Amino acid sequence: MKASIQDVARRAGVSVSTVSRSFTRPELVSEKTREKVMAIAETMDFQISRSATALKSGQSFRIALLLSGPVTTWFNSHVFLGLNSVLQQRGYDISIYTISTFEARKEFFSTLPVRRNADAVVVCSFNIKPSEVSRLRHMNVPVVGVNISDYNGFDAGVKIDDRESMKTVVRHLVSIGHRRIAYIRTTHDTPFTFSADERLAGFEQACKEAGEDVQSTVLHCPIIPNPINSAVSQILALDPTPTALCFQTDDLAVPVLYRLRRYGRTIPGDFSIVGFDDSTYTSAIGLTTLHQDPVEMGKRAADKILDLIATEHTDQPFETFSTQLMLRETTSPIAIESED
Amino acid sequence: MKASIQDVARRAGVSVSTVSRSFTRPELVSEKTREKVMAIAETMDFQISRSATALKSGQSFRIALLLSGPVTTWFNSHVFLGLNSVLQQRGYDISIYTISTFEARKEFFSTLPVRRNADAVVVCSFNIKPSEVSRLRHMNVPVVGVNISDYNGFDAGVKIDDRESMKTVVRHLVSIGHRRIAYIRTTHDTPFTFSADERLAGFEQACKEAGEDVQSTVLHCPIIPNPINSAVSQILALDPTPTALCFQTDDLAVPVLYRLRRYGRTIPGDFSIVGFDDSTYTSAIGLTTLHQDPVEMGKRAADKILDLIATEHTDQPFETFSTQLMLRETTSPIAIESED
DNA sequence: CTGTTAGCGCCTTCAG
DNA sequence: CTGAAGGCGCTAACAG
Repeated sequence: MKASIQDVARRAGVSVSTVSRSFTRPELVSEKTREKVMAIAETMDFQISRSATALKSGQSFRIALLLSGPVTTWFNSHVFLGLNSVLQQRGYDISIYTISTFEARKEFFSTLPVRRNADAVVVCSFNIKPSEVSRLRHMNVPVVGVNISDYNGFDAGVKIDDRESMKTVVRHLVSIGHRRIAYIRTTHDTPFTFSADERLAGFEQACKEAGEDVQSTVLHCPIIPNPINSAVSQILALDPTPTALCFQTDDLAVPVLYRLRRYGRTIPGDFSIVGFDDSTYTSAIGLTTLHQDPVEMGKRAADKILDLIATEHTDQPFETFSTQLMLRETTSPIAIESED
Repeated sequence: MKASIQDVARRAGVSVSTVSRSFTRPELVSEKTREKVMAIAETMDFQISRSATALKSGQSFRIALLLSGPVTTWFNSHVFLGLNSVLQQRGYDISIYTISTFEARKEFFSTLPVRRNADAVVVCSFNIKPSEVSRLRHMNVPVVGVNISDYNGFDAGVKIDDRESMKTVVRHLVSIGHRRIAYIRTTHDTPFTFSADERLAGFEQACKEAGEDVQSTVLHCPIIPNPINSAVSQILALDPTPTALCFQTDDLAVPVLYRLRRYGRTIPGDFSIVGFDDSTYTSAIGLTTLHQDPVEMGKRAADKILDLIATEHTDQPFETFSTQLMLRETTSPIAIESED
């Protein structure tokens, strides 16, 4: 049914090597021969089989992407897009492994289902234990992290400085007069900690550094059943009322902002609000937020992976991406209260 | 370095077939032998190579997913999630091909880069020409559509009834008294038409069927540079002002809703607003919208693909999923004007 | 229930 | 520049 490389060779009156080279090392074949081969391959609907190439080369041409949640989140899908945009062209597919429960975690790292079937492993946005890192290393392929707190044992990694970024947010709010600031985070029943947890640490540190007159509060909002409800009700119940709200992510900030306005609060009048991510449509909405670029991070991670696969080395294996506070319409200055 | 099936066989004192069978057809191996083999495989870090399995079986264990835009959109990422959740367990990876320009379209269908390297092709949410369908058929693998208008030439497909769904939206608005209704859609410089275009057709048809006193308008908002701006300015400029706004997608509705409120309009007081998709957080925001479930569609599409690969047949190859209008806070009845 | 063996389709020396 | 040939790791007869 499908033409093999043999068939093409026969039909073109050349050897299989020549057909093979015409596809993979065209510079080694005379132009005339190559053109003839390619033309015949075209009519016979022939293409090099990636499975055969993979087998022959000993590579799997798959990259394992480990996620702790659905690929549909803003961050995950954009990292995936970045990785894929680079890797796909080079013949790699991405196999996604979602590890969202304690059992799945244990199962994954004990059985290591990707063993021998991935040319690299990417751990995206959650922290794993040293023992788990060494299990991954056991696979003898590059282990690369995206937004991982601790790169110990990793061959490469890309990240933003979550802690410092959140400190930037707080410093800005303080600089425009805010003194009562709340941090709103989600909590879930997850087996992992996340680099986003660093944001909270940054928040607390920055508030402390800002001096004694800055009052900070942290609100914990369980994902189940509904973090938005939890956030809105806790915010409204706070006494004294904060003047500024820092959110762990835009995904949380946007709906809460909505709901607060529905409850008659003005933004930025009653509350200044700052998100985190600069995700889709936050600019349209006018949300002040901390910008990061997960697509670019994915691309750079992919570059490093390709380097590591090719040469077991990559310049600058660990890279920290800059972020920027996008000042928009949900924040405004407050008159600094005069001291008595 | 890496242990092969031979090494395991040798170490276990059995033949390679026995090792192979222990992994792929355990029921054909005595429990005792199998346990021994698996234990040794474990210590040697052995796993069946998917590339070798693929080569041997003649399958590629890859499914090509054709998209017309980034995988990060709500619809695309959720379909991908659904497909992947079923296919991954069965050993398939998904290769994403994004075709977003006229040149890319021509290039893709003329060179068919996936030829012989995919066991099925999924066309997700854009329409291709009959000649392009037949090019895909040329690959001799199942061709499956997700939200495709015309299934001619496809082996299977899943979809919602976009036209009828939008008619439901309009009928509801009319039934609660609205008589001046605008439809807001995006336009882009894309080589394709989309099943979402059916929504517009449904809108126009339903308005017509609703009678002469229903006035409808269609606003076209170019994606570049900014569809939200375009939508907001056009809506505010309409005279007479519509009382209800139907949006092609939630992604468009949500920011526009935001901005309209910022411009002092009340929702649903001045405008009733209906979205389309029921995407993430629209329930938190209280957006009335048309619910669809792309994850489920992806899963069902994957089931059909597996059937088709296994038996060249699937029961009920074409499936239309039901949708539901989610009545929330952005719509309200209007007093029906008495006729003079 | 287990072993032997012939390829699956390609790539890569090595010769010419 | 081109051809011949071994073998990548596994699976599926077939034989026992």
